[in-house]
Formats: sequence, structure tokens, C-alpha cells
Amino acid sequence: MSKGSFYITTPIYYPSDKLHIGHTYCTVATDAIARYKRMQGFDVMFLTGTDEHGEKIEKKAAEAGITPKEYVDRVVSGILELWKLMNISNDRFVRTTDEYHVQSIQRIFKKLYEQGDIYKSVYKGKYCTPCESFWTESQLVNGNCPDCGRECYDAEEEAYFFRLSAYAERIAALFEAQPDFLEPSSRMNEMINNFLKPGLEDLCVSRTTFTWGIPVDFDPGHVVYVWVDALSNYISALGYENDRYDDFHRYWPADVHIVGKEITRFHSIIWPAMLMALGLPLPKKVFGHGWLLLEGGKMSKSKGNVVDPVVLAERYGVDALRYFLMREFPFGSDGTFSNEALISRINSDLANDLGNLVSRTTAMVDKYFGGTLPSPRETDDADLELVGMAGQLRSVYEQAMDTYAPQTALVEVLKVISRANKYIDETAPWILARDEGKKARLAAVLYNLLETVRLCSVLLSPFMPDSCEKIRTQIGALPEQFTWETAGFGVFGEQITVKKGDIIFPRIDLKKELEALASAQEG
RNA sequence: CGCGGGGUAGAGCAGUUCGGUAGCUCGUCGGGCUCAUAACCCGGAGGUCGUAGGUUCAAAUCCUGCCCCCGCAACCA
Repeated sequence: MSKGSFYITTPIYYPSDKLHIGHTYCTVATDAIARYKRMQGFDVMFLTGTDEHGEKIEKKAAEAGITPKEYVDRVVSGILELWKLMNISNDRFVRTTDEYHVQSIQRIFKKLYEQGDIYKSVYKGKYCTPCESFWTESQLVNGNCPDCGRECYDAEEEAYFFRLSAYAERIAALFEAQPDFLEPSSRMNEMINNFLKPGLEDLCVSRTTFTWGIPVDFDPGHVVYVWVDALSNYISALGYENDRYDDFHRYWPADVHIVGKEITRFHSIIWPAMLMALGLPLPKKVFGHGWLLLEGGKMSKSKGNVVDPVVLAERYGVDALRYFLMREFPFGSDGTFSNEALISRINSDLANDLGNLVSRTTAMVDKYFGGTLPSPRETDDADLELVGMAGQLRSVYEQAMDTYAPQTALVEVLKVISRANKYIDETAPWILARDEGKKARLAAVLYNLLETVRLCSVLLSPFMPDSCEKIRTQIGALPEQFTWETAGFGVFGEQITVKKGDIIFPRIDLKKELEALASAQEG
């Protein structure tokens, strides 16, 4: 029955603040792929979570006058609500403050230390005394602290290091042997030119300048720094070195880590090196998606231009937002987000094309056949193009989805939807309906439309689960006629009874909404 | 010469891997239809595909130089 396992992950997000549209983008993409794989019959494990330690959160909590744990608990509950709202189907949610994760990290750290992959040395860097922070040379702004702008001094502290340099050759060999290990390929070039060629340095993996982290249990005062802590979530959440879960062997190695482009380095170099050190298999692929930019540049809290996904989802619908995110932007590149683009896309693709097609099709079945399409059907050459396109759609879509091109998959589905709208004009059912002798031809036309809507909706359901379920009900398809296997032409039976319902994607008044959003932001 | 991405119609984008009629959405102009969510369908106007050369029967696509924009440069998805 099952086609095997499929393990897919998002990054674990840093809960120093509530999440924005960019995090939502990444998680929705991962969710759509996970749902797609489930639909195909894979045994899917979809993991997401939060990376909760570190100096920044320690400081934020102090500013708020609460403990770091209280602080992250608060933010994380908001994140869980957001994923619920966005209809994210993750199977598991890992928090790096979870007891089992802490246990795994301590064991992993100790194991690496005992076998010599982690060693104790001295960390040298630039230190800002008021901020109590170490910075790298490149992080400094005009030689000063990037946070407070004051002068930084050479300083050093005792710290543990991971012997990353020892794995340089094996990482290079990995890239060579598996050119698609990291995609898109431009990222791979970036890794090779920027990091591999200049040479890998050992990595500082512990800190003593803050305490909000997992203690190194054999050396008080040291806490595990982000690398080991955060990256290992992908295996701790499967029960590696802990007793909370026990499906490590069922799902590891991961089929794909979906990550943002800024953290591809950690996932394509440091993480594989750590796994090599642990003697574990490597993930099959790392995919670094692009960023959502705003007009005028990058989204950032300091610019105050972050887009809140909750407002958009509540206003225009979760599925519409999910669709927009996946359809508007090529997955591997950056894209520019705007409210106008969002609304225009929803109107043209979902309201005018898809929603309207469902409406007019079910309305005609109602009007001309009292809601139930009879079986005598007369085909015609005029059907060939639509039926042909619809029949090929699943494999075209599959090809796109399997290469992590959700945008392409959606474009292809919408092409068929468009073709169906055109087909209505070509066949003019309202004219056929006037002639009693053309009932069988009319039935065939409506049948073709219902089939097209059905199979397109099946393929859209990983992206818009709830809306597609509504469409299924309206066109009178049974759940078993709404599966990956039935996403081809010719599945409906002798009689089809439609159930015309509410409008699924209402048209949005662009001008009015842009004004409303603008004033909502000011307020 | 640090690295990477990008420059295609008024706006936003696809197409560049494997050269072969320059495409989509929005907007705009005209027409059609009346099943439908003032939606749908057809047609028009609008682009020397950043720039200068090169290869070729043929270049948005391959090669070279140059200009401009953006990002990254050791934890912002």
C-alpha cells in the first residue's frame, strides 16, 4: 500500500518575535509538498518546530521581565495558533527546550567530544563589553558593535569546537557525487566558492557568555551553541538518543530539508559534517527557497514593514493566501510581495477562473438536468483538446512537484481550468439546451467539465485543502473519486448529482481592500 | 579583480538547462456571449528581451566585454 517513507522538514524557527509572512511561506510550501506526498501514498513525516535558545531570547526575556522559558512559551503558542490557522499538517512539532531534545543534544555533544570530533580550545573574537557579546570581524559595523555601535575589543574565552575542517574533503566529495544535494544549483555554487574553496574552519559549538542554552553536562558554565542544538532537531524529533520517539529508523535519512536561502550553508555543510561524525546517513536533499521581499527591499522588524499573515488569512481566506504564496513566486528565487499582487491573483485565478468555473458548471447541471447528469452522452471532436490536456495534467503536475517547482504545478493546473472556461464558450451549452435532441451532447459537455473540475481540484488540494473539499461536495464527487489515483479523466459514474453551494472564492474589491489594509497598518 | 542573483510591453513576472513564430497576469481599447462570482470567450494597441560585440541559416536563450540594481560575506524564512 505505502510507497515508502518520506521525511520532510521546515527549519525550526527562532521565536524571538512572532512569525511573519516569510516563515509562513516556507511552512506552507513544505505543507503542500507533504500533503502531495501523502496523497500519493507515501508514509510521510512532516516536522516543524522552534529553536528556542540563545542570547537574543535571553535578552528579550530580560527586557520583558520574564524568564526565557516564559518568553518562548508565549511566542510559541502564537506560532502554534498560526500553523493551525494556516492549516499546516505537520506530524510533529519539536521545541529545542523539550526535555527529550535536551537529552539528545547532551548525548550527541558528549559522544562527539569523546571521539575527538569536539575539542576544547579558545574562542577569539571581538567583544562588546556593554552588550556582553562576541562578534566576528565581518559582523562589525565600521569596527564597532552592530548592536550598540560602541567599540569592540579583542577577547577570548574557553570554548568547545567541532572539527569541521576534518570533513572538508568528504563534503567536497559529497557535492561532487551528488550535484543535486543542494538546490537550486546556484546555491551549490555559492557554497563551493564561498566556503569550501577558502577552506572550512573548525566551528565554535559552546558559549559561556550566556546561560540560556543546553548545558554541557560535563563542563558547568558552558552551554551548547546553536549548531549542534538546532540542527540536531531533525533527528532528536525521531527519537535519536532519546526515548520520547522511536521512529528514527523508519524515517531517517530525511528526503528533503526545506530551508531559507540564508541557512543553506548550515544545512549543506555543517549538518552533513555532523552526521558524518555521528556515523549517520545524510539527508537526500536540501532545498533553499528564496525570500519574499517587499517593495523597497527586505522585510525586517527594524524597518517595521513585516507583513502579518494572520491579517491576510482572516481577510481573504487561508486557502487563497496559501495559493497565492505558492503560485506567485518561483520557489528557488526571491519574489516581491504586495497586497495588490495578492488580491489580483486571488481575483483572477481563484474567483474568475476556478471558482467561476465551478459555479457555472454546477449551475448548468442544475438548470438543464435538475441537478443530476444522465448517462447518455455524445462525444465530439470539440472535446479532444480539453480532454487531452486534462488527461495529461497529472503527470505534468507530478514532474513539477517532484522537482520542487510548486509554482509550475499550479500554473499547469490553471491552464486546464482556463481551457475549460474556453470550452464552455466553444460548445455553448445554453444553445444545446434549447434543442431536446441534443441532450446527450449537452450531457457530454457538462460531464467533461465536471471531470475537469474534479481532477484539477484533486491536484489543487495539497495547496487548498478546505476549498477543494468544498468543490468536491459541490460537484458531487465521492471521497474515493477524489484521490491521486483518480486524478485522470473518466472516473465519474453513470449519474452525477451536483450540489450547488456557496461561492468558494468571492471576488475582492481591490481598491477598497488596499485602502482598508493601508489604514489597518497605520492603526 | 570576494561570492551570488537580477535587468523581457505601463506595472508584476514566465521563458534562458536542450538556440528556431516573444508569452502570462493586471491595466487599456474594441467585439462576442448570457451558463456563471459585472465573471467568461475573441481580437487590437503596446517590447530593438540592460548595453556593445562574437558564434550561427537562426540568439531573450550560447560566448566575451561593459553599465546598472539587489542580496550575502559565519545563526533574519
